[in-house]
Amino acid sequence: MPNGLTLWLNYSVNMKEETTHQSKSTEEIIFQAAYDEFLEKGFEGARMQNIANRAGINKALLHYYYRSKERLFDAIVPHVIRQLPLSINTIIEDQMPFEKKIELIIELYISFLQKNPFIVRFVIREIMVNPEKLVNTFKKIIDNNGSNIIDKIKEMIEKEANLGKIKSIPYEHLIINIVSLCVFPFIARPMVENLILSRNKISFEEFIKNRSKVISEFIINAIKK
Amino acid sequence: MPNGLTLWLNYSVNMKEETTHQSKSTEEIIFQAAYDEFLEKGFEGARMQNIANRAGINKALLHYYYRSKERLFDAIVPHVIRQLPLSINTIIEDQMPFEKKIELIIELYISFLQKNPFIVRFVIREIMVNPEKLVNTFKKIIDNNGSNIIDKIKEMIEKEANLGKIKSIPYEHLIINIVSLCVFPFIARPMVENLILSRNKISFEEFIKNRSKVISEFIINAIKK
DNA sequence: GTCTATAATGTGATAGAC
DNA sequence: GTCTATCACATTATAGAC
Repeated sequence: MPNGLTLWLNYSVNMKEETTHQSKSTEEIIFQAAYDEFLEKGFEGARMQNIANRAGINKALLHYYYRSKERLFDAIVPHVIRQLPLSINTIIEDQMPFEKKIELIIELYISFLQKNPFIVRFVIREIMVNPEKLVNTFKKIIDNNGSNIIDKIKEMIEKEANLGKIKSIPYEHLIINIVSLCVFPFIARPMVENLILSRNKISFEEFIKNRSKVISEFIINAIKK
Repeated sequence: MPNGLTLWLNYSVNMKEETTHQSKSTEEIIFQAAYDEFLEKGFEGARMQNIANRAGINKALLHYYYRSKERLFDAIVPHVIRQLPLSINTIIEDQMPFEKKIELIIELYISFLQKNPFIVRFVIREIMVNPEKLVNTFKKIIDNNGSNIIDKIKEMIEKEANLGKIKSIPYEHLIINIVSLCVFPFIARPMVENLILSRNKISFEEFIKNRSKVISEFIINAIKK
């Protein structure tokens, strides 16, 4: 089902710089190795030795470039957060029906989560262990996008409610509902797979293939008048 | 709003044994200390020294009773999982309208999450690091309750759909939707608080006070014909 | 800049006296 | 059963040669 979303996904998801044919600097190699290790294992689980191995160098060089594990981690975090599809302004500001916007946003999220399962796991894990660091990074990134995206969504919802087209629901609940429905199955994937889907021999992939549509309809039905 | 649910909550949530006036055995003291430490910090973050301190004994005794950190952890896990309100049979089998059942289940979950924020954090964190251990424990507990609770819910949903009272929605999606909407805000609490609620100066407590009702209505509207 | 070697500390686990 | 002392190992971080 290819539509205008495809462009979006390519734009939002593949933000990693093109690999040029120039050889990367040592610092960049370390950064990428650390990125991979931290994303997979989190701060606690990551090992400086593993990062050195991934980068094909020795531990001492990590400290030469980044001083400490924590500073290396701090250098990584914003780049992880920026991978998230937070810039949905284009969808929101576009001229399409409210329902279509909801649908596209959900497709975008589900598609992203499918392609980048580690990123959300990372965010959730770290937010449970050390909230301040993550929250501050989030704030900076959200606010730096010019006008705050949450405000945009709020506007969109309240405008539609004022037109009498949807039931009045506190916008903060609606936003959180949308995110919950998209994100939670990926966080709790082992339980979803083994406790619920397994009894019908549905694979997680199949489940997700339908999920985007199911959630869209679920939400639209929940709020439409 | 006190109703029949109150009994339920007291029954399901307060499962810890009564503290008798007999002094606990060393093994029990260790168990409780380990329970607290693991619940708060997870397996990786927990420290045998901290457990010993909490118990007011020394590390060697931990190993005398439980051999290793992992065995101690394994002893704890089922007790943590059993705290979860999985036995909702009474609600499901009761003679009340479908909508009322949904409402009560959600009230039960939200109320539990409010009182036991650490338990779900623990489950989610551990499931992301070492799924097998948690999933197996879940399976045992779910199946041991006699007839499987998931089957009961499936029956309930499909019966209502066959009566033409609700839209047809795959039961696995509906179950996961309900759990997502209840659980996710507690997992992502720091983000909910600092990125969304803060701009309206709503406290998390206020947000949760309304949440039970908001979700119930949201779900009922989403599926009713 | 990059390496080897090693320090400094934390942590799970055990030995052995009482 | 309970304690002190200690081992064995992993891990972050640094010193110093090249």
